[in-house]
Amino acid sequence: MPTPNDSLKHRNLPLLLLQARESVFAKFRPILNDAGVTEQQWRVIRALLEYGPMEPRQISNICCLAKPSLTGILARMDELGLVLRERFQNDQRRVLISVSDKGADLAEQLAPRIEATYAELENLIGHAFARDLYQVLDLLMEKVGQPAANSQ
Amino acid sequence: MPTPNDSLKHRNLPLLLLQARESVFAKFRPILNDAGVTEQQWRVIRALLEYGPMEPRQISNICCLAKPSLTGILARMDELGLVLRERFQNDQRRVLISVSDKGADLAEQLAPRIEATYAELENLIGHAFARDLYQVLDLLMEKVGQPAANSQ
DNA sequence: TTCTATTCGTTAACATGTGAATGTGTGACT
DNA sequence: AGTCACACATTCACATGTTAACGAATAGAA
Repeated sequence: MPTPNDSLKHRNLPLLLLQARESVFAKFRPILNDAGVTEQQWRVIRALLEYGPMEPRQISNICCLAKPSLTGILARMDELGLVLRERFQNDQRRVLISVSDKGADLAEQLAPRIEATYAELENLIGHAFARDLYQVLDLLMEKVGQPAANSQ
Repeated sequence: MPTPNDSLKHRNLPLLLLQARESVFAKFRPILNDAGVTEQQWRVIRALLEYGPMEPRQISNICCLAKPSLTGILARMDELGLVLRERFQNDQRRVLISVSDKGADLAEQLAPRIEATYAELENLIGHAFARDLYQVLDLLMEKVGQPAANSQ
């Protein structure tokens, strides 16, 4: 074992956030697995349902999905019939992504279990703490700023 | 566009945690890129420096790395000379992973920029809020519990 | 109009994530 | 000793993450 190294004095904050996310997401993963959708596909569906049709670059920013990843994800979701992709008439570079009926149906089917899991979580951590949690995370992102807005 | 679906009433908490992590990690990514280490490799090095030599399964739990991923990550880190892998004498199934001198040196080289980034972050969000943030995340994980401890 | 810089999405090459299945080593029971 | 169940890490097949490079489409300046 090499010489002890104490030059890193701060706790690993990105790891802490990752662990926190994992401890929460573990509650939801079985639901998505049962439905046969991946974590990323579900993120895209939820975002599109919340914000309406968007272009890949917007989805990329919101869902924390790098653009090259998104290319494949959207292609597969298109094949599965979960989303629709259509080129802009006036700008052939751009693409508009929207949820299909099938995608919306899927969300509606999963909603009860998802909502039940949120209820379970709020029961575990308490209503007040849940409110604080959201507030702390929002404030953190507001103060630290956007991740350069360039997910490739 | 399909019929509006309002059956999902809660904000996407896993996504919120992911976004928060990304907004923080964006500050560190350039440092790791310059050093030529991946995010996951760095996570492993930091964990080993903090906790000492460990078995893959422990690293998997701490670093939120699935065991199959870890197999490849550790193999590459071994080839790069960042870690050492040795089989237990009394149990040929088990492997003990430790940081090499080269790995420790790397950490020591990166430490100044890493620590400077933490200072920058604390300056952005304030000392009190930083303390609250860690506390909220710790409490969240304590109340929600471990992610089933089975990362495959 | 023509050249140029920029904006998109995509492709390429490699590393990692994920769930299921494999294989080998260990310990418990017979 | 022999069988059985279990614990580990690994392998497999496929989806995604990551950075750089690419190519087509558009906007702006010469």
